[in-house]
Formats: sequence, C-alpha cells, structure tokens
Amino acid sequence: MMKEIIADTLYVQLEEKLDKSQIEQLIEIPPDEQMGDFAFPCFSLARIYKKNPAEIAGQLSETLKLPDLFEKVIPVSGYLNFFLNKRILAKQVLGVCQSDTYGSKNLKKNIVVEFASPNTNKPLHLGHLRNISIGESISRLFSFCGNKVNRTSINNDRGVHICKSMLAYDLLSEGKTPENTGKKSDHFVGDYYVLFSKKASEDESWNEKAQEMLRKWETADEHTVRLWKTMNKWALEGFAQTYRLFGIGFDKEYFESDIYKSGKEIVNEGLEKKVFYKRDDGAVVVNLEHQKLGNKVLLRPDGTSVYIVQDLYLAVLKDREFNYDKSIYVVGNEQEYHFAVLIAIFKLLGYPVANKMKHLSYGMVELPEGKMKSREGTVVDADDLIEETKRLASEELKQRYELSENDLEERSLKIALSAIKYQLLKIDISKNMLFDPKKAISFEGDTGPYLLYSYARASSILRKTESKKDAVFSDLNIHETRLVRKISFFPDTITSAFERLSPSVIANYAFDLAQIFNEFYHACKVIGSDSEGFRIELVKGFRSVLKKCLWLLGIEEIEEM
RNA sequence: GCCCCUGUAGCUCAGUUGGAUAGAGCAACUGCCUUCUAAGCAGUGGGCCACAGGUUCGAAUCCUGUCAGGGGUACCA
Repeated sequence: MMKEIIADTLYVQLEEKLDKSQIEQLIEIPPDEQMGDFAFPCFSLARIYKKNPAEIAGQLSETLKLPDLFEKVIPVSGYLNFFLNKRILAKQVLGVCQSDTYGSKNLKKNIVVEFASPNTNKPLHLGHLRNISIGESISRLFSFCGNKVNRTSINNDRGVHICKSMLAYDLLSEGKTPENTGKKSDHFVGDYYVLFSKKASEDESWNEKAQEMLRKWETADEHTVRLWKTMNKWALEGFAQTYRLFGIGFDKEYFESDIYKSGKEIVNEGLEKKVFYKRDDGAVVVNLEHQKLGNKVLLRPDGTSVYIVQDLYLAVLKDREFNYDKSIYVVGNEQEYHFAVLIAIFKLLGYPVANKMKHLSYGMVELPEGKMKSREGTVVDADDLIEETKRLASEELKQRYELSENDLEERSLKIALSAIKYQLLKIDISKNMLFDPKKAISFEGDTGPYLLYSYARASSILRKTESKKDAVFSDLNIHETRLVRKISFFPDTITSAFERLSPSVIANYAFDLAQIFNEFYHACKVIGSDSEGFRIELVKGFRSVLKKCLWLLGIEEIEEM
C-alpha cells in the first residue's frame, strides 16, 4: 500500500528504467526505526546509470516530489530513506483499520480445504491438533480474502489397522462399552488398539487374525460388519466431541469405506490412454520415472486397488461436488511422495484437477523423548492436553480473580485453547516442531494468553471510558508511532500470509503487535490524558486488528482475563 | 543406495524471499504494582547464523561439497 505510493513516485523519477513492481519489490523497511519508515536501495541502479549508489540516492532525494504522506527523504550510504508524516499516517490508518474489510481481499474463488482426516482406531493426538489448527487457520485466511471455503475431512475408517482394534475388542472386551465404563468413546476404541499391539508383539498370530478379519469385513460378514459399525460410531462420536471442544467443524466428511472401491474407471481410462500399463502378473502400474517418482502400482495382480486410487477418485468427486478452483490438502510431510504421485498421475491423464490441487505439507510434532508412537502409547492425547491446560489456566485464574463457576469454566477453556493453538501455529508449518508439554503450555511471553491479555487490557480501557472527545491528531510520541505503524502493516501481513499459506506469519505479527501495545499501555495513560480522544481511537484500532488476527488463528477473544 | 526437508543465543523459534549494526520468547540476574488488569513493563549477560568453498557492490538467505538430525523410497493407509 505505502510501498505502492513510493513506487509510483520513484517510477516517474527513474525515467521508467525499472517498472513499478520491480521498484516495489526493492523497497524495504530499515532495520532501525530512526533510519526511516521505508528505504529504497539504489545499488541496482548503479549499473543502469553507471554512477555510484550514494550519488544516485543523493540526486533522487533532491529531485523527488514527495506526496503529502511523506515528511522527508534522506540519502544514506546508497539508500534512499523515506520518513512518513506520522500525523497524516495516523489519520489515514485509524480511519480505516476498524472496518471489517481492513486487510481483506475480494478474490471470490471456490476453495476446498481437507484436514483432520483421522483413522477411526484411536483418539486424536497432538499431531492432529497441529493439522486441525493449520487447516482451520488456512480456511479462515482464505475466507478473509473473500473466497468461499468448504472444509472437508476424509475418515480412514477401514483397513487392517481398523480391524486391529476391532479384533482386540471382539476377543477381550467381556461386554464392556464406553457407556458402562464411562470412558470417552474414541479413547475406549483406542485402548483396544494399544491392547492389540501388545498382544501382537507377544504372539504373531494376532496379525494374521487381523488380516482374516479384514477379509471377512470385505465379504460383508454380518458379525464383523456389525462390530465395525459399532466401533466406528464410537470413534467418530468421540472425534465430533473433540472437534466441538476445539471449535471446528466440517462442511462435508468423506468415508474411506464409501469410496475405497471407486476409481477403477480412472484406472481404465489410463490404460486406454496408454499412460498406465499392465504388468506381466496383471498389476496395473504407472511409470513416473521421468519425474523421479519411480513406478507406482495402482491395481494389484488380483485386481484390488491401492490406496492412491481412491484418492484419485476423491479428488475428482470433490471437484464435481464443489466445482473448486483450488483444493488444499493439509497433510503431514511424510506424505509428500504420495501427493507428488497423485498430481503427476492427473497430469499424465490430462485432468485439470492436476493444476488445482495443492498439498499443504507440514512437519511432525516431536516430543522431548522423540517421535510419538500411538502403538506404544507415547502420544500426547488431544483431549488430555486440552483438559490439563484448562486445569492450569483455571488455577491461574483462581489465584488472581474471584469468578463465578461459569466464568471460570468458560475463560479457562478459551485461555487453554489459545495457548495450544498459538503454540502450534506460531511455528512455520514446513518445519518439524518440538512440543515440550511441560514448557510449551506456558502463559507468559510469546503465547496465546499474552495475546488474550493484551486484548482484554484494550477492552478494559474502552469499557471504562465514555469519552466522546474528538480525536486530535497532533504530534505522536514514539509509542503511539510504533503502534500506528504496526497497525498499518496488517494488510501486508495478510498478503504475505496468504501467499505463503502460513499462519505463523499472522501469529508472529500478532505477537509483535501485542507487544507494542503493551509498551504503549505501560508508557501512555489513555483515560484522562491530553490526547485522550486520539489514544482511544488508537486503542480501538489495535483491538480491532488484534481481534482479526486472533480470529485468523482460530482463537476466541475474551473481554476480561 | 537414491530423493526431499532441516541446522541461527543454554532451550524454543523469528529473520520482510539477496540489503544497513542478526532479533524475540523462555531460562539466569536486577529493578517497577497508592496510577486504564504485574498473564505486564524496563534493564544486564548470552552468536564462527553446523563447517568449507563459490556467485557479487552486498549472503543467515542463492550454488557446490562435507558433517549432523528427520522424513520418504510398500502390491500399508
């Protein structure tokens, strides 16, 4: 926005030697605020004009016609440093930043975001929470940018791993149910998955029995199907509770059991088009050597299909149902090969979905003691984590305030969720992250509760003033200036987060913003000060922008801590 | 073996896609609550940006190699 204005003025002055977007890309923000608000490095012009950068900067600073928004421009060692007129900036920024559309876009695309996608043999864990947090945040980001968003999940509800918990339950449950044991239903199912793993490690025949059960399931054996339905229901009901607790939901949930046989038409089409081939033993294979992806089997010699075939089908099905412009898959980085193959196959087939699909890959969550393994029970369970964090939040609250039972309940949950979500989103999604349950759920410093606290402080000020004083835009002090400047960066932050599909960009911005606000809060009295009118507008602006950030992170704000 | 990702303060992470003196939070130490919420603010210490070359006006950022860690390379899902 501001960069555009600078680019425009420079463009004229530079006799069109560089085009506007080039200029805009070169413009940066100086490392120190005393050096100016924006800077244009003249080094790349040195070659064009055959002069040294300092000289160019010097000349430009003299001839440049500055728009009102800028106070002055100073050449410093090859840079052209621009200083904003803070009074005009404040007036402009505070005039727009409280609007619902501040920072938003109007892209009008139709987007499908697939996330969560659990297996129905065990409860959700920390890895799912990272997935869900990312999926929800990205969905909101798309939505904020003016797109229609459809949230989907594919429940992996069949296969030998599902039969494992079924088998253990079938043989060892002694009539227990979630109801008569009082256990949350997905945890109940998960217990039998762990039990199976224990049994199988002692006795190899359990694995064979699981395979046998899968065969029975596939031939629709009555007992097996009834067992499967019962346990899946338990698992899915449990997930639904966790989703609700976490504040998310889906427009459409798919089930592997509905689609796992589909997709053969696509395979046949590939055979007809000769992009797939039939191996001697009858298996259908696609050669992707040209993309360094090797040979991928699609149909086994017995004619049954491999997992990827149903994903081919699902991509096409979703396209038919949603007519999407873009389909985002929030799936861990261990499946990068899978999605590379998926997209490569669509390219070979000449399907347009090839260009509309995007695997949004994210890194794994590791614990101090290493990788999580659900079979070994070394996972951080999602419900347990939320409960435990909530308990800690509740203790903190009780230490500080007198609250009713209801308020305590509501606030401790919101604070806990803010802590968890922020922790999971502030780290660049492409990176593996370490999650130390003891340290990670802290409420101080760079955390979700810090953001909520800052928000509550701003709300508190606004609650306590009835002032109708007009905002007078006089000279700003350093804290006011910093806050205005940071607020003015919100639209650029959104653009950057959107381009990179990166919630962490928003999280980091929100923290900086809150930090600057807290410094302002500490240094500048609002109510009763000479510039009360202006400062109230500033607090309102801050609160409005922080609220948007929180929303984009899937975090609910609270008016009081 | 081959392919991909990562390596920045004691720990967890930023670093505006090649720019000026590399930044936060935590932890450690020191101050600040008769003042809009101290889950806060201010300050001190802490760095061979894994290592070695290269590209250029300029590199934590790009290229090559080495080392270390993780993932993938299933007729599992």
